Amino acid sequence: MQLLLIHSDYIEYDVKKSTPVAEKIEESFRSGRLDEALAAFMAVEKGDESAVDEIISRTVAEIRNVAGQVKAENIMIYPYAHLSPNLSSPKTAVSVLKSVEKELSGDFNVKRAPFGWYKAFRISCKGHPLSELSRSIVPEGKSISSGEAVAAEGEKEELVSEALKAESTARSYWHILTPEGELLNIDDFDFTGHENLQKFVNYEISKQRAVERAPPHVELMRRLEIADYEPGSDSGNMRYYPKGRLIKSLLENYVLEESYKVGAMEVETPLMYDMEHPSLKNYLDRFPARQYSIESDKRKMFLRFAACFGQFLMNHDMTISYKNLPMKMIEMTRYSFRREQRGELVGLRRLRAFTMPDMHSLCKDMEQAVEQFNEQYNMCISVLDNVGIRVDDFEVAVRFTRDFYNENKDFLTNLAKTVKKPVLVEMWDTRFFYFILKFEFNFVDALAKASALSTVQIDVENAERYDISYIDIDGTAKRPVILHCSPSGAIERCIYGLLEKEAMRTEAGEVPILPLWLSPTQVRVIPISDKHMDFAMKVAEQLDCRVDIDDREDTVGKKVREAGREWVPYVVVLGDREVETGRINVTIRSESRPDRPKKVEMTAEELNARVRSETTGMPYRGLPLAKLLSARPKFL
RNA sequence: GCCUCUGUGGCUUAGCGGUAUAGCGGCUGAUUCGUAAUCAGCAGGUCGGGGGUUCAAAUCCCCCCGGAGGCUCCA
Repeated sequence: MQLLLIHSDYIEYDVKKSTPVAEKIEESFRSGRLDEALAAFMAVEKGDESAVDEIISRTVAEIRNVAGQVKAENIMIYPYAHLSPNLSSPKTAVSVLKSVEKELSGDFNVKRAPFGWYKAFRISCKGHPLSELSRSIVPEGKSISSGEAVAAEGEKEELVSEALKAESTARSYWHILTPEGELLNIDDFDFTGHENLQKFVNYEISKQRAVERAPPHVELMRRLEIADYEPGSDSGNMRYYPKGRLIKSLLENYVLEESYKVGAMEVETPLMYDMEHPSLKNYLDRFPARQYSIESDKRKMFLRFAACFGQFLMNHDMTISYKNLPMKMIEMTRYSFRREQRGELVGLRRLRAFTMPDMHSLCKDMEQAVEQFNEQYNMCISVLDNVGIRVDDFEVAVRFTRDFYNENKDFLTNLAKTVKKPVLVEMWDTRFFYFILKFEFNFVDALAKASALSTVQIDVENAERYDISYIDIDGTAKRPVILHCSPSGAIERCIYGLLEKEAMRTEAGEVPILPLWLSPTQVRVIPISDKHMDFAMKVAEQLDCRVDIDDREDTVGKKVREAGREWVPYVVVLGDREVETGRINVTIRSESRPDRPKKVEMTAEELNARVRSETTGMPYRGLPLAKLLSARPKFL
């Protein structure tokens, strides 16, 4: 218990916003004021939980004592989290605060500010020698708790701790795991030749930030007419223009197709859920995200931040045999909602509404889970590669408990071997989260910031929480182990990755381009003058891909420049020569340098074959805009 | 959420106490053109929103909204 006591002329507060742990309060409780009051700011700590009664009585005694010395008759009990880095559960805190209030109220005029709300307060401190005092009260027989001590306690208690809090109290041991199987301390690892990993490690551990400029993808997403901010919505909710919608749709379909290939069943589940549903309520506390909450009649609902709920609730009602395992389900969540803090939102990197493939695999046991984990690890590599994000473009983080490491060294080393480079390891002594093993592929952007794309987690908690079981060969019901997998990570984040990657390539003197299968225009036909339009139409018809025609009344130079600004992979300029020979002149962007365009003469059929070979196996959709550029509106 | 910076026609932007610059884009006309921007004219702005100071505000002050950076991530 941390106590800060201030003898004041007055203290007053009024509540602003509720936090997820806010206690329910009546209207009269929303603001309060006491004159000539002793204000007791307090934070109930983790270590207090094992000795609640002792803490209450000693706190009461301390306040009583000080109040007596300064001759205060009024006491304001004010919950103040910032006094301690190791907070107790909200439940405990509220009960302690209420008890303290009750104990004191016999002899004093006591008021209590509500717990779990953002509050504005004004205080006028008297400034005499006894007017400001702080006290730290720790249960007898205990030294001040260190992170580790706290962690050990956290393990014992049942589900009261929340993931967000766990993250701050969990003691992490950071290492680098090499493909040779060495587990090195960060300081002992030579990062030469692994500069990107260095950036990632800096970002992840020391939270070093080097930059002050806006991320380059923000300008690109707008200039390429992919996506834009929508001030008419909440921050972090974007609008997608036709080209952006096309790209998203192709990516979404691709990831779904890949999931079908590994046997996943696509489902669709609701966007909003009842806040009071027992399993969900409980799970909310275990997931480090903030929710959007909405009210519908009398019910309080929250918007999903992933597809877990929907699928788990479905799994709960299913009859599942061991013969069905591993059983996979996927949903392309459009959208997943997370009410990230405003300062954390940036372009397409961090959003409040985003599209995420969320796949869950029910596994018989840990052995099968680990096997699946490995398969999905490889699947994720392949998915990102086809999206256009290579192994070289991301860094791997693997997180697990010490026990898991000791029992699965070879398996974990294999993960590093697979990507042929060292990976970052975060190890915990005990498990704080719902998962026991997790990996992420982290894209490191032009500003050395890292964000997670693909991820797989082995979940050992939720089968129990949602009462999901399968019938084993011996006829008994058993809990499956559940894998969470997002093969690509958020779709918007893939686009962010691609744009940031191209921004980096541009800086390195290369020509930026999107993968052909994702390019909104794959071939741009530019007739030199009106009289070549018929021929242009004919050529366009022969091409079996997203072809458009720049029929505007501009000079060839200008049209070529614009095609370049749009990153069009193949540009075909048509004039008298081509009409005569029937062959076409193609500028191949992927093989061009900024000062040296690569131009090749070929037939329409040859270009067709080329496009086909570069896009085989990938989803296709037609042009998202009018074929003739003169018929297209401008989005900005 | 906090701190700092920022917000001028669709876009980029000048002006920073005397009611507004220019380029791109759009429209009209001329030009029919061989690979990074053809020429001319026209239209378009209650300077993010609201309040205040002043004879006078895009310019100074306050509040709100959006954006960027940093910090922070439940009482």
